[in-house]
Amino acid sequence: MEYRRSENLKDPSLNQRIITLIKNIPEGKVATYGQIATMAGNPQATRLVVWTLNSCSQKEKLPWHRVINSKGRISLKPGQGYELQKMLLQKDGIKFEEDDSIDLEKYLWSPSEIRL
DNA sequence: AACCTGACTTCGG
DNA sequence: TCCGAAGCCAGGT
Repeated sequence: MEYRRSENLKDPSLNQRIITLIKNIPEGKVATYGQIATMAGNPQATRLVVWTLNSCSQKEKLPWHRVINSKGRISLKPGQGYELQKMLLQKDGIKFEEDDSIDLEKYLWSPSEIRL
């Protein structure tokens, strides 16, 4: 499936779009880095998503915990924020499998009505 | 101005 | 199937 953006928009920087998208992740849903990058218009900017989360999650007040990797697992290491993220996700109503992974089929965000 | 980095993803051996 | 290596982007140094 393709995520296209309307052409008469201004051209905010890619990371600005990334920020906007992350802000739009609804409670109870998660998105993968690659998905965010794709929606922002550049499927190959996953590293940028990482950078964006690191640099803007706090000041932009992003729901950063809703962003996970493609395997449906938290990318942070224990003691580095892993536990916090897991807690926040559970607070959102997301359940973890026995191996601590998240069922993407069930929780992956489907941005059907998002317009940038 | 060149080089490094980051919570990833994908491809090849 | 599993692990290593390369690739991608923009801001920071």
